[in-house]
Amino acid sequence: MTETRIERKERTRRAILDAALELCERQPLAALSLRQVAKQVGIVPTAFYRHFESIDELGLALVDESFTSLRDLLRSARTFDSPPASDRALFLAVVDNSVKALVTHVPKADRHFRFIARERLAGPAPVRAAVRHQLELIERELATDIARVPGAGGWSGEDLLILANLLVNAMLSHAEEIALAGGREDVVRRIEGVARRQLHIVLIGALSWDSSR
Amino acid sequence: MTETRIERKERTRRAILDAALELCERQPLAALSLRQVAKQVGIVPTAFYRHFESIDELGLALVDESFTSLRDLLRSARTFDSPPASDRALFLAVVDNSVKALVTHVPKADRHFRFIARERLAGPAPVRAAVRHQLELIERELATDIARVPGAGGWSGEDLLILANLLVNAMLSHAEEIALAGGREDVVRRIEGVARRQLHIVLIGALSWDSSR
DNA sequence: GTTCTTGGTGTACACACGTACACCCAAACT
DNA sequence: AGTTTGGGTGTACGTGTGTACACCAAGAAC
Repeated sequence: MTETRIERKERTRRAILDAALELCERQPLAALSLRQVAKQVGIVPTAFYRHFESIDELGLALVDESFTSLRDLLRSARTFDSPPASDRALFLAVVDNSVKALVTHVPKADRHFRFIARERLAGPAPVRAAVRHQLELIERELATDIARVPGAGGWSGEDLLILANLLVNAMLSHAEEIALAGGREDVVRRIEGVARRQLHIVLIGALSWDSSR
Repeated sequence: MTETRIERKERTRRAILDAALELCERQPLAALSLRQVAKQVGIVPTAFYRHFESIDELGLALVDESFTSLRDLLRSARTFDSPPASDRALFLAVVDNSVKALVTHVPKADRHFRFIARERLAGPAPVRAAVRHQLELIERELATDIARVPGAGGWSGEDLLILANLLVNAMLSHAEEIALAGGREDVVRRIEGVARRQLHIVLIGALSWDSSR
């Protein structure tokens, strides 16, 4: 039954992260007190310092953890069961895949998504910066992804980033709504429909873009 | 020099709202203390209660005030200097008008926009509800606006709302970025370009939507 | 001119906060 | 086996917090 020291440390570190994530459901990170977290975990306040130097640092750890969830989502959105034959089929498959990934992954990591949504603009400055940086990385990745799609040849790098920004913003807002839906099936399905149609509209517009300048 | 009682009351009420708005630049509303606000205003803590029952109620007042700014922006976006002749001209005029309204109005009321951006998802529950409600109203208004545009005949009411949601989300995120830019001209101009191109893409996609189902 | 009303004051309390410090004890190292 | 290391404890402090209460002074109502 003897537990190695690093195991024990990792266990209470996890407990702190979980406690903070749960407490953040009711209040922003900036309003979170070290003592609240310690009480929730079941340790004495000063023990907190054995793991994090401050609440801000805790927040940065939570951002990292949350974006791991998001990357999982994005990876599965890029994975196709069967490679689509035609360009049009690829198109529809991309839309379908992305939206499906959204509605299956977000509810599984809803606390993380709610955390990001909350702290993206309201968190302490270092946390805000970290979130912003991660989102920019995602936009860039999406832009290079789009560049490989047939029909995107005439697009400039800047235009690709602008399109990626539009898509990430839209999907992020849907992810927020799904995370806030608390798993209610009907709400999630409605959002799924909205997301699909919006993706359609944007991609159709994007396809006839460079011819319309 | 005698000041009427309601004048005086209104003056310190304003001072409280301003103080809260300024303090909220550095921390979310939920982390704001009654005493901080009182100190900033220059009154004793208990005097706060003469104007608001709680910080939450103060927040609701700030939401009201902030959305007054937003409505101003939207009204001017709907106003045309000269009525466009062709459908295509109307189109371009709408895009141009909206984006211009964005970049001229947001910097003037940037504290309000930052407040909304922060508290929309991180604020106390009543504040979040109020912001959400106001945004829904705006989406509905935009949907009925779009319905009047020639070429939107084949759109169902639900599709109009979905399109409006896409547009409001995109413009909101640009408003947030402008408000966070702190008035730096080059940043604002870059965002202006992004907003314009995104609007173009979406509207082009929307135009060829019902033929593509 | 007297009384009423009310925005603002000052004192006082119980509580939560971050953090410093001395301590404990079991795993880890030698 | 003896020593070191480090996660967790308990006490103690000054400070900030929300709010109750009695009070004041000047505009409003009579």
